[in-house]
Amino acid sequence: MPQLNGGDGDDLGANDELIAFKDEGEQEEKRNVSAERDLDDVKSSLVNESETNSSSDSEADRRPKPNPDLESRARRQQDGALFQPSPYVGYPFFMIPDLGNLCSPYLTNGALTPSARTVRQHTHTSARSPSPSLSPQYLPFQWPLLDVPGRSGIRDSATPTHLSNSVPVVQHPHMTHLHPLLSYSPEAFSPQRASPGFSPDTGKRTGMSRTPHAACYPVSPGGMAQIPHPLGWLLVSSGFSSRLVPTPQSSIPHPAIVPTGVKQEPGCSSQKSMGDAQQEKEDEKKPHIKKPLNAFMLYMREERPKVVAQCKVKESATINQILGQRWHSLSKEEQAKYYELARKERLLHSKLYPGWSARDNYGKKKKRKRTKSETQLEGETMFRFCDTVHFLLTRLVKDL
DNA sequence: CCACCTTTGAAGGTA
DNA sequence: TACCTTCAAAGGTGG
Repeated sequence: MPQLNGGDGDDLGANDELIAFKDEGEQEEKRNVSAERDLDDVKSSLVNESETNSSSDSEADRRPKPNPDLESRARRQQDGALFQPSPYVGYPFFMIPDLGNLCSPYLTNGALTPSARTVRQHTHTSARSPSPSLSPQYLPFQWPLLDVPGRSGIRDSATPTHLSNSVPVVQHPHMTHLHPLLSYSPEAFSPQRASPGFSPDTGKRTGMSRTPHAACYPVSPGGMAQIPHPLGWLLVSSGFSSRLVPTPQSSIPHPAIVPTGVKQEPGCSSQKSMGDAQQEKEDEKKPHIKKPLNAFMLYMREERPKVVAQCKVKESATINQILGQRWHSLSKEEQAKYYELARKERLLHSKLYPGWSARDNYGKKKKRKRTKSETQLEGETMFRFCDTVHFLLTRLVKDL
């Protein structure tokens, strides 16, 4: 995406937006004839971002309709009605497609009309996350998708700050003047979360202000960099001027760095030899450098508070489901904004930590991720279970 | 206390 | 090259 790359010559994530969109389009191509047009739209919109305003193809028309199922459930809950589980509760996305007509926020203001993207939205979502994602335990929210057009308006009204002189778009609510990278983890700014690598001798902060205006980053686990201005990251990410990386002087760790002691694989150390144990000790001394946030993660950080406020939901799993749908309902231009932010994140991250690899963080989380087959199996099991329950209930009702 | 849930995307690994 | 796995954030939940 030439415009978005801005010709800054970075070699990271080259055209990743294009790639991402292309993948999406390719998947869709298998399901929907209109996919070809979508893919073309995506490419043209990314290649020719500035022309979108003059496009005859209305943005609203091209937006996918949010999954209506969550809305319908929310409405049922709001109405105080008992939730009637579908026999296909595990696959509600494509089993109850028309409910969106009843309560789609797009229809209320005429901003959107049902389109082929509705089908795409459903198939996409259901394909990616089968039944377990919609277990009834995640019901308690209210009209999670109501604000999509309105939110879009809000977003549009708010200047895309990564392209402006105002505050960057993606920020932690409590860190309003920070580069997105600074917001990796708010806790990282607390003294408790300080990386041992920054003040190895005393563990003290060396008189460094904690104000974000002079936040310092370690260029590498051993060094520090400073971004003196809230928007300095823009300069850094675009050109990474060396004057913005002065002599190491402070102690505010990059939020992407957290103490490594927290995340260690418990079972691994016992199996390792002494040499490995020593190596592990050395590794523990190294700060844990987190992965840069991708576009969706940046979007989530920005939108999560809004969803929490609107839906009165705190469960992140539920919120993420909503945000996932909203993400798909975003226009390509809106998404491109986050892809661009993410690209800058990666660029800055790679310059701050040249030797860092995502592999460095592999195995540092304790959790055991379930395999796709396990998840799929569980989904199929849930499907059969729900089907069986429905069958039994039907028989029971008949018998009664 | 900590893995799990849930989302998308990036990146690494493997066949 | 395609596919799979892991990890980023977040906070409630349950073992």
